[in-house]
Amino acid sequence: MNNNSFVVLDFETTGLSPFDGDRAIEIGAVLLCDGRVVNRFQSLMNPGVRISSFIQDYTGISNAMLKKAPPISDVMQQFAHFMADQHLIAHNASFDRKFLDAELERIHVSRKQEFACSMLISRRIYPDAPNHRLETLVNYRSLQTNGVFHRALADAEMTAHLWTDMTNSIKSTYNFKEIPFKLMQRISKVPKASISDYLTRAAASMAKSPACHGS
DNA sequence: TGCCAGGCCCTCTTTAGGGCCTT
Repeated sequence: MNNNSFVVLDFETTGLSPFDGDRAIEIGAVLLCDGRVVNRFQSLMNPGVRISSFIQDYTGISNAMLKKAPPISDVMQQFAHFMADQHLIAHNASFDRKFLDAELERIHVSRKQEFACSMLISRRIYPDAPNHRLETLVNYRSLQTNGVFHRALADAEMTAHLWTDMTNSIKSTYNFKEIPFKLMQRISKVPKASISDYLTRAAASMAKSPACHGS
């Protein structure tokens, strides 16, 4: 596993909970290596049920589009190969994690790698943002966008840009040479009021023994 | 548009309630 490569993913779904019968209808993902997007994965998926008008309006994905799409199981098999053993990142990762695990379980594949959440980190790194929705953060940080929101690949790509922007901000503010994935995971759990002290101490610790902090 | 769920996080908290974020 490359310490500086991650798969950033996003699902569009029929609703908010796979435990309530909701299914994935689109997956988008990018492979982020050393801050650059080097590969992409995107597919609609046919959930076998009609989606609501709310979801059609929210995503721009229609029942006609999904009728022609491949089965979810076929797409998830392909995605399992794409994500391989890379660390995973998503915006509000608890949402995408539960859909990923639910759809993987249906094809008898178990996820082994860990998730990090760009939303939890952004609340700590950009506390002055108007809010921490992906679209707001993209505008707040003037990140690259094609203006498309609520489509899986576009949102995954913007989440990747946000991730790179946050790591660069942390590096420049606290004088880190590198930001290991596990440190980003820890940041998402540090109390907001303590984040500055935590990163100051972490940077000092890494400067002394950079090899001791893992990936 | 808001509801549905669930995790996170804040506060007028912890024997709780409500907002944020995802679709």
